[in-house]
Amino acid sequence: MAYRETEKMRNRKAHARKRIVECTQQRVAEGGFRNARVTAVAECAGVATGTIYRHFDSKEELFAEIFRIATQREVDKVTEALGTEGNAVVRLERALRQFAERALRAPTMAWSLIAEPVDPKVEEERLKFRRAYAELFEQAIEQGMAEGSLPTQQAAQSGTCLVGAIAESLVGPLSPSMVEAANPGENNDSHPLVDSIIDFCMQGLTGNRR
Amino acid sequence: MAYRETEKMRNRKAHARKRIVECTQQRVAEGGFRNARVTAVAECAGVATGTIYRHFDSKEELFAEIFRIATQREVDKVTEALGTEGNAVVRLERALRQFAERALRAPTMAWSLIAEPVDPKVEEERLKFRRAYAELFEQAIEQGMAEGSLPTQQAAQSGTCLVGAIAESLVGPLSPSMVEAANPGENNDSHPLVDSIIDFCMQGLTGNRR
DNA sequence: ATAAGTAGTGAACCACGATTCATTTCTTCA
DNA sequence: TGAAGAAATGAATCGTGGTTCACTACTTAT
Repeated sequence: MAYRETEKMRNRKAHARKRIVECTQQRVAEGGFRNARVTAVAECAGVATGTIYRHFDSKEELFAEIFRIATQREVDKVTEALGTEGNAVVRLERALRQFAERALRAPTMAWSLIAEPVDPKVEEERLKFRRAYAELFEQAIEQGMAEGSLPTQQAAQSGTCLVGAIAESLVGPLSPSMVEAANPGENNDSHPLVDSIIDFCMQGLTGNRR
Repeated sequence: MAYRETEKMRNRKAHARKRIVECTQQRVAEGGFRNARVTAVAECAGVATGTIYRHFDSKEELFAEIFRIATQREVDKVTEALGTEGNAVVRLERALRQFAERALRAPTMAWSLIAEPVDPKVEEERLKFRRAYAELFEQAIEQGMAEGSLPTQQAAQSGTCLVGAIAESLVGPLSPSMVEAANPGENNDSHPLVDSIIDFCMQGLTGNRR
């Protein structure tokens, strides 16, 4: 035997894989998954098309990985918001705001994660993604019920409803046509939209108008 | 001139068109839009593939029409529920229940309308469909505010949130994998799921726990 | 009956992008 | 240095299904 995989090679491969992942993310962020053709990703990453397939079994696998990564980022942010101090009610409010504002700040990526038509494997990841959110909310709601800051309710169901209410409210503003029409310089923070979504959600949870 | 379109011919064409529409609906109801290949529809309707194109410019147009028809049926049902007697609160509750229960009764069709990946033209119709629901709810909410049965709120935003909360809650149960796993004989009415969705929604609207 | 025109046909065509694989280039180690 | 194997290449291939269009069958009016 004359060749054995060495550290150098492992590094080089890992590096190439990383470049492929990054380029895919970039293209998705720019124009959604449909903008991330295998040939385009390869070119961007400076490798041949075939090379993609030395790192991923298929385009769907690659996309699923990108989806997981982007998703994890978002879920982490919400987890973080739910981990701040205060009672469950204020923490949930922070989390909902985090969710909505981050989406509006990176609308194309958010649209891809929430609403872009995708292949089955990726759709599976999307369902997991949404369930992950719903479960995070569910936990916080249960804490709220335990500490008495939230009335008795079906925590799982309420969590799902929160995800749906926000996602639905964002689908319009996030859709490519809307994004394209938006002035890129405009301030997307403290969007009045976000406040009224949150009003509905918090009332759904607490029963208290604010 | 020797040939002029006559009543008989117009009838025959209308009839063929209707058969095409019906077959498409049937196939969509059975397995979603991806189950309605042009060739399959043609065969089912007893015409040649090419004939489809004498009635519709493209598959997308055909699908968009099917989508519109199915959608109109649903919207009509909700409109009907909102038109019954009682104050806005009870009428909204009836409407939400109608929405959810009909979806659970025809899960594949509901999934196609709500969540199946579709082509852009059809996606456009879907956005209209969702907006139509949101607007119906919005109107009822405004009536509720006027008559004092609902507190002041952003009616449009609340309407959108209602649509999202229900749709999201249904996506899981409606997804093909779930539907396939469900016992076809089981009773989908008075689903406990529906009650807890409605609890959340009604509280979001009224602020009153029931 | 026949001319003029429309409806219907379906096999061939095409667009599109994912995937493959024979070939080339590079890496390792004796 | 060179033999053995791995990695990289990218043009060619393939699969899928929508769409076309030259042709046939039918309808109408004279």
